[in-house]
Amino acid sequence: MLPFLVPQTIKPPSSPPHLLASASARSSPKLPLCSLPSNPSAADKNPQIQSLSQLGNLLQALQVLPLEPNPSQRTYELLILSCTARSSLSDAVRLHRHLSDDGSDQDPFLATKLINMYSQLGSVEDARKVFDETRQRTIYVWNALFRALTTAGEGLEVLHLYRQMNRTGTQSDRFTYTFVLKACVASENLIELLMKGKEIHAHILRHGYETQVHVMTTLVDMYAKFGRVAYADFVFDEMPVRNVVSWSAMIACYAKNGYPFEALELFWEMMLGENESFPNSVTMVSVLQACGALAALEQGKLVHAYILRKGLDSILPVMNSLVAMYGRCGKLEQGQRVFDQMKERDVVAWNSLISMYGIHGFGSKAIRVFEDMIDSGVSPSPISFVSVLGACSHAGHVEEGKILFSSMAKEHGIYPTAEHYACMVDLLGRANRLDEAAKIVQEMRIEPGPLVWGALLGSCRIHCNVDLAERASRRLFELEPTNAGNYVLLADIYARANMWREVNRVKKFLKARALQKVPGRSWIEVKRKIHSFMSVDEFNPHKEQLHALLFKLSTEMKEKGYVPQTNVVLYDLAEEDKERIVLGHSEKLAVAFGLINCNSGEVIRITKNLRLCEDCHLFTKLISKYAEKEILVRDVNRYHHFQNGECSCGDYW
DNA sequence: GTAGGGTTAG
Repeated sequence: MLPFLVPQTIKPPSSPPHLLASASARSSPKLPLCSLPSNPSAADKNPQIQSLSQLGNLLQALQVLPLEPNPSQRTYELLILSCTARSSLSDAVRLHRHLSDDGSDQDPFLATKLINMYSQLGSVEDARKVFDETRQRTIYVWNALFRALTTAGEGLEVLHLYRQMNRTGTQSDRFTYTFVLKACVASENLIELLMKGKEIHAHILRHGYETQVHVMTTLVDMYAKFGRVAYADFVFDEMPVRNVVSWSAMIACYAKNGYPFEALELFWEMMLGENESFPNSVTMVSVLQACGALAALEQGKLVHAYILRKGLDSILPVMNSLVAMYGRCGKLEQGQRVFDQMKERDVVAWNSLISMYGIHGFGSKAIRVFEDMIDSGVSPSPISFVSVLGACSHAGHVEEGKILFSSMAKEHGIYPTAEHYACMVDLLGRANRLDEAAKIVQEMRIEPGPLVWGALLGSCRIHCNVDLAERASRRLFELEPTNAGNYVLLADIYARANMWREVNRVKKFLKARALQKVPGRSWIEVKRKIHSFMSVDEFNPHKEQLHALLFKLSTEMKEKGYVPQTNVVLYDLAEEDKERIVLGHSEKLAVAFGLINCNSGEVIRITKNLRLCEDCHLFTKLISKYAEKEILVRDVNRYHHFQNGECSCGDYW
């Protein structure tokens, strides 16, 4: 029996006995130490395993007994692996002492193993000590340290040491490049590290590594994490060899950086183009994300069918993304159905469901799901609270939100982060309890960041509180001097208060710094095709037709009492010009396109990249009544379900 | 002897 080598927590092995019985010590797999106990008969017969048993006992006795006289490299290697498998740092330290005593710690092979061991046991300091004490630093030793430091989030140190390594004349290999590229991402100071990453990119090309698919994929991913989609795109295009991981990295890059349309395009190219890579579960997660971002329900359904056909429906992250996709496409029943069919549900699955109900304004339902989650024995995560507090905010459930917020630390041991405080500020601010919201900011246990001040400024906009808005924006501008959205928000508040001099001052400031607000964009899926609209889009082939229809609708609705909400326009123009501007908003163009192209009875689904403006909201409500159409619009915050002249948000958004 | 892509929110 090997009680020492095999902790109870390690699950029984699935590896066949022949793997364990490998004759060559060097080629034996990593598993055997964990795999031994389930097959005692094999262990009895196998000399290798018998010696493992002795080693186990030996290690157990390390404190009092000496090791065998001259432990071999293989003996030490197995002992190191055993410490890692048992997660015992104290044994690891004792073992390390033995290696130091007989000089084996100077063996670069064992030094590498020691570094890996300490890294996996969570002690990067000890890993570093091993490295510092190793005189013969082979590329394996360097790579092990780079990996350990990157895992511990010490990317800057990796880059510092990488420079040192280059000076000593040690050549990087393909593993080094993947580690140092990852180190660029695993640090804080963004722009400098991007420069460093580009420099390493140049080294890679200079040394002829562009055919190494691991290296190039890591490069794609590094640019993706920096949000440099064009660079990622370029590297991917130039790759001579691609596999499923490279395709997935590029699709994820698009999906995560606001290019969901391109993500879907690449997915179809992967499916239908001439290449030998086929999507797997990881690919599908990003593809579902892209469908959700576009509210592309028909595409999403196709993807769902593919998942079923390929048998990927038992994979938890895939199912979680599927729930989220249906939620974001406005198909609550479908989302709930997928969730109900799941055999196992983790906290992410529950969070997806909570946020699905939350963004649709079903606050009470979201709270109930949150409670069901706890009843089922799943502990909430910080994201669970972001979702459920967001749900309270959208539905105006202030008291429930306050109770949940105070339960975070008390009942669940989760301390509020900036995200949670921002949710509370939003919840109170929206409900016109600005004093309470401001008090939360004042009494926060952490420094209020841009998220929190932004939430406060947003609330000031809803309730037109100029004084508080000026205070919040002052801090916000200090923290995010180049975020044009914040300045636009303040200008909007001034405009609502008819303070045009101040509006112009903010606009001049923006112009002087060449800051531009993100242009409004809307998307609509019609017959599995996605169409995109911008308010200023000279090249849209449907422009004339859509404008004509909108003008006609607007005129008719005015006769029925529609008054255009022109106060959303930040220019001090004649009323007529303001009306023309609001009538050209991207979301109205998408509605008009949907009216022309969707069959009767079909729901119009639109997504927008910004918050819905008051005029588009009112206009769409009226259209839903006069055209007898159900219209779903998801803006950056939540869903609006327009039907028969009403919106599911109850004009509270 | 070591390596690359993914889930929920904002």
